[in-house]
Amino acid sequence: MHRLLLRVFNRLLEDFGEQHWWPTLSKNKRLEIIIGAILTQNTSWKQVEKAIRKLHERGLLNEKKLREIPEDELANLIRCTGYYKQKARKIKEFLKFKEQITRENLLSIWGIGKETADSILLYAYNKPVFVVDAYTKRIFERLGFGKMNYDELQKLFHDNLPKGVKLFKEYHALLVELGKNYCKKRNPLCGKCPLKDICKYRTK
DNA sequence: TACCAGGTCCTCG
DNA sequence: CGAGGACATGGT
Repeated sequence: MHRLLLRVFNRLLEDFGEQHWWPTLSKNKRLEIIIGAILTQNTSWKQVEKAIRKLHERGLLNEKKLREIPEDELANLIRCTGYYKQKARKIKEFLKFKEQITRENLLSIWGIGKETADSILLYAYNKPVFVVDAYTKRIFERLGFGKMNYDELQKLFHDNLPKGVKLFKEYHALLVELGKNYCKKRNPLCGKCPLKDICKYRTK
């Protein structure tokens, strides 16, 4: 079992190479990652990039500026990411937060769920927490692990991998790459998939 | 046209 | 707890 997780990782790394995540453009990487983590909720990264670029151009990747801008103006700037009113509120809620950054505290913020909290911990604060997302769930279900919820899947990784920030970042990024381009929801490219000899799932 | 995208909250049983 | 709906724009 432990071996399988590493085998999947090594195979993906061989095929895709290092992913250099999380992509950012500003100096304030930490804030930018947090904003990105909120904006990408159920939304393609491409749209998030557009919105982040817009914020960056206006000097808004800055806590003070973000606090000053009215919520509805912020909402308009991030419209292309969908759920834009909710997301504007989520960003504002995060900015109000003054406690120590722990998983429990992050989860107490309105709009920050498990995946967003873990993304923030791993990518913005370099804490060794495995991020589970829709791709992870789909890929491992097809690999033959059955339907697993967030906590079960995260535990699987925590229990069976060496605990390391670098490994967790890279693994998650590689799963995203696989999920986007091969292990797609609709038309998975099983014939060309790097995991085809490991995976049970097949499409006609 | 319908479905999908690096989720989360709320309500109901 | 888990299921189901709401949130919403843009790409294919």
